[in-house]
Amino acid sequence: MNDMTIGRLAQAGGVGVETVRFYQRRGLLAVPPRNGSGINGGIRRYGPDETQRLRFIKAAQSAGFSLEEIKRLLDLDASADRAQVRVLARERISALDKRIAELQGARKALSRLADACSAGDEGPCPIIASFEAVAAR
Amino acid sequence: MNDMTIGRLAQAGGVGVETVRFYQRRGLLAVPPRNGSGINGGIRRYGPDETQRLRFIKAAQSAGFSLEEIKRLLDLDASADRAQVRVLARERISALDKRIAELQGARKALSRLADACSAGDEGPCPIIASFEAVAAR
DNA sequence: ATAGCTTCCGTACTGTAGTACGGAGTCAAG
DNA sequence: CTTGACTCCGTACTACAGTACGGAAGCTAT
Repeated sequence: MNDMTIGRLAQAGGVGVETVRFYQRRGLLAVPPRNGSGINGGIRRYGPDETQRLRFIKAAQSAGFSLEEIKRLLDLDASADRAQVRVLARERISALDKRIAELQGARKALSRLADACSAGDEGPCPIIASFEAVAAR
Repeated sequence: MNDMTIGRLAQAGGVGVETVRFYQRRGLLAVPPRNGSGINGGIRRYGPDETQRLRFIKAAQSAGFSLEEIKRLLDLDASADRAQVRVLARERISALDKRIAELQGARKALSRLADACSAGDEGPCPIIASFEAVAAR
């Protein structure tokens, strides 16, 4: 079951080996014991739990959580502090709503820009003037 | 007309003085001549064009353009290469559509998570399991 | 049993976007 | 005509999220 090397784990999670080690240093991923026969105890092995954790990290990142926040979430997964989880989730949902609205505004402005630049093929196309009014971040 | 100091320009653009200088180094903002009477030629003055440029930079950033891309856009504003502007705008629109879909997926997953953690106040709430299936980046 | 991938681990470097520091010069008000 | 805030500029530092390097050790196939 716990049969993967770090290389295969990284592959399964769609990240690089160095990224796995980086997450371990940051406390996002446990460092399993070495189980082997060498002088230093051999090679560390990983199982499906770690793969799932990697996938979770990617999902949480794409939702805009920083690695620090993801660490908090993972720690919360171990404890049973539902209230705190809800708080973090709702905070992020608000931030997402804001960001989504912002990106939609930007999309609209860019469409306008592309349209303005499509009308005719000669002369200047005032980028600065035609791409504005996006909500400040 | 060109009566602002760098401090007032920064204020008008909603950024810090150091950020203005940083943009100047990156070629996003021109460095106007010093016009004054000191041994080194006095202080540089800025006008409304620079303010607009700063606002443009912020808008483009919020649309996901990097400073390097913004520089290209600004250079394109000077030349009259409409075709190239359209290419960049459309590329960014695709990227925005992808990102917006991703954030909406993340939002949905987070809602599910918050709901799952609302049902009852005791016991564990499996964050890792309940927050997944967001499109990979 | 040895060649040749991998792993292990510490340390160092990368890119992006700023932010801070410090000394010299400039300017407006008192 | 000095004080104090602001400007100028180069250099250095920060945060974030990796990515790379290098030597010793481990594992596997021939």
